[in-house]
Amino acid sequence: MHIVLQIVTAARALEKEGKRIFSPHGLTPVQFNVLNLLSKHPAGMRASDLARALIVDPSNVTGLLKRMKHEGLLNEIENTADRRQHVVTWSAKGQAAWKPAHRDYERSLVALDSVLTPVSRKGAENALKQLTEALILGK
Amino acid sequence: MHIVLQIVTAARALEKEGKRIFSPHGLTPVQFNVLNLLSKHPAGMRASDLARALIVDPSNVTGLLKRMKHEGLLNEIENTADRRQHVVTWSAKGQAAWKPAHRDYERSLVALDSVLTPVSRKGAENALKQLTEALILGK
DNA sequence: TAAGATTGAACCATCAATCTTG
DNA sequence: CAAGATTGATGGTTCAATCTTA
Repeated sequence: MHIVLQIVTAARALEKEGKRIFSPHGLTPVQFNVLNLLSKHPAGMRASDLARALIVDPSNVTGLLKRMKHEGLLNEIENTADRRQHVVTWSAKGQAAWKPAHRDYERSLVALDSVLTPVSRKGAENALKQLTEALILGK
Repeated sequence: MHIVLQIVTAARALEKEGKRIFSPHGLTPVQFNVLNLLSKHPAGMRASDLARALIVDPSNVTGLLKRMKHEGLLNEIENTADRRQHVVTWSAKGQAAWKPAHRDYERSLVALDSVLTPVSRKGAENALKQLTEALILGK
């Protein structure tokens, strides 16, 4: 199997693993990523900040935040300085969901790491870096 | 960056590259995969065959094939033996779309291969295999 | 009953067009 | 006009429930 297909296959398996880990905590993988980002930005983030960090289209963020606010995972901050900007922070419920999810996530990363030999991991890091840079530069 | 995130990032970049390559041919990446499979199965494939090969839920295939038939990319085969089974083949239009798409796809694989050193590729192959097997066995 | 496929609801993602605010 | 965000259309994905045929 070509390495490109191997990467896509592995990513799909990782995506499923993410769903498996996060769903007991009432989160999707993307929603966990949002909370994870907000855990590092207590003052809040704008929708455009999140779109850039998640590498997704800004139009995507609108619905994502709407659902998460509806679930009570996020709080919206009043922004009197520039009323175009929509700033969100995580709520108490969002923090409560994130904590055990993050614990399981870290645990899973360690477990996955343990199946790799140091040599293969180093090679993979180099190869993935080379490929990703080639794809971005080719754009 | 953790290798798991590197894989997901690389896969997303590859997905975008796939869209870029296939959209001029009027195809999405998944639609190309369907035609690619049908190119190896001239007698046709059942919806459940495709779901298994694409590693996708059967319910997904219904809409996918419906859109492709509507586009004229596929033909439906009458199956008198077992009327539950829905067998499709590629149409002339499907073949015409696949040929240049496949040429561009192969060209892209060669280009991506060329940015990898043999050592890093070998390491990546091993690492991805180790990870994917661990994820599947863990299920 | 079981196999094969479909439907409906929910989520994620993109793009083009639009709206609001600066 | 430009920046930030939203809306609507389209497509991919999953899951649970259902339908049809064997």
